[in-house]
Amino acid sequence: MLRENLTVAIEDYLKTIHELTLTDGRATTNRIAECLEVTPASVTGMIQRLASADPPLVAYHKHHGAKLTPDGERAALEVIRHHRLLETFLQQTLGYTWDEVHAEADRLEHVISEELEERIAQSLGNPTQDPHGEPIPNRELQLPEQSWVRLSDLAPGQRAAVQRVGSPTPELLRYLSSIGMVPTTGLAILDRSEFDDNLRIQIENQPEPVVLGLKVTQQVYVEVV
Amino acid sequence: MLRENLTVAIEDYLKTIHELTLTDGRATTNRIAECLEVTPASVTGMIQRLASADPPLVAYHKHHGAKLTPDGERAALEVIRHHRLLETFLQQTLGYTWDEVHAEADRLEHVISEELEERIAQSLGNPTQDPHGEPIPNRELQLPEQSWVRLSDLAPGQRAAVQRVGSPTPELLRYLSSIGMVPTTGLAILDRSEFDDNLRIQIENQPEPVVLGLKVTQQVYVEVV
DNA sequence: TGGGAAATTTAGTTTAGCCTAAATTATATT
DNA sequence: AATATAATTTAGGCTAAACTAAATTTCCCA
Repeated sequence: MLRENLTVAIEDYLKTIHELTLTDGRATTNRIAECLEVTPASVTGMIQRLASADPPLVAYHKHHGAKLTPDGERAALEVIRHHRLLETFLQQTLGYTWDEVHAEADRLEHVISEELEERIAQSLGNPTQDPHGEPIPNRELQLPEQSWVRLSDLAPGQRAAVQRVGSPTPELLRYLSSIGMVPTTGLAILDRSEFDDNLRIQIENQPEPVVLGLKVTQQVYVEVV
Repeated sequence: MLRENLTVAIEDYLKTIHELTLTDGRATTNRIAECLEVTPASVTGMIQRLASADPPLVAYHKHHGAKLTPDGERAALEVIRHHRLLETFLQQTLGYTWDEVHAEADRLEHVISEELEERIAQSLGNPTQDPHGEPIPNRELQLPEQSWVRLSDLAPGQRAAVQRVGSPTPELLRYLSSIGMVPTTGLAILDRSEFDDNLRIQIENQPEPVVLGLKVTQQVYVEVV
């Protein structure tokens, strides 16, 4: 879509900052370092480079984390579009399962051309969701309307249907598969406990709701009914 | 197939050394530098690293170029398998044409997993030739029998059918398309001139053979009839 | 066989991106 | 408000992989 020059490392930083801004509200040095598995000192160095690049890709004030500039945002969305199209393609066309696509897409996303991006999108009929239920930015890098809501944004007691679970935690995955439920196809009723952040799941055709002993993380998305 | 650790740069060097050894008989510093578009000095530096790696990937004697060790050969063939499978996949599955696949494959070849390699191979029915007619090493990295012959290996006057042209020169490509012939589908009779190395092509349904004003290079392959 | 051109290597720099250790700034607790 | 702890930045260094310029080796030919 736009001009390049960006290294793999830089694209990873931009993607991470974008992601953290969405989920945590801000992208701090330490969180970025965690996500990328580098030291905080390395993050500081890179953020400074990105902020003094031409054009700047992040806005930066010492000790207060990073925000993407419009240019940085565009670059991030480009990588995210690559990633999610690739995940979808690997699943639909090459028979990957749901949980195998991520690592592969994480490497491919940096090297595919706009030409390949477009051919993949076409061959899939320009999908708007990837296999995890995450939205795929369109050709103009706009995110589609999203019916998903962050679990942590639900009011306690509010109910929601889990038709798909975006980026589920390993614990949730393990549990769902232990009851024979594949997250992309299963259906359950959730509510957020009023007393704590544990997940409470009502399985269809089962009498009792199940309380999962795991924290509600901001990475879990559900569809409100 | 085997262990990794190899950088993109190293894989490119190994691939180039393999290629040059096949076509030129040897891989000299300057030829490698040309192919990779780096300076000869950089090549010397890298060859020395590859030779003193553990295990060594090339055998190196100062001022006498590089030869791949069995380890280096294996690594090169792995990359070549990736490259040629990807070219085939891009053409068959995503509708790329013949001449668009190379650059894309050149970047993807370094990042696909063995898993993806295998899925692509399976989905294509384990092909043994890529869209250029080049052989694809099998899972065990053995090259299949090859019916292609280097044009420069033909005896003067010997005739051959061009069903495909492997790695054609830009001049040949331009000519072939100017007469409406797509190399993968067209058919012509070639013979090597007795007086020089120019290409002589007899087109079906045309009375006179055409003599192309271009050198026979070692990159042009034809199928002997 | 000696000498010049071409090929190759050495030496010394550069840039990207990471690291550790130490210093600094922000936040939280009492 | 004082200070302990957590978060962040600075300083200095390392490796991979490129570069330029200079030195060296090989090769070929008169």
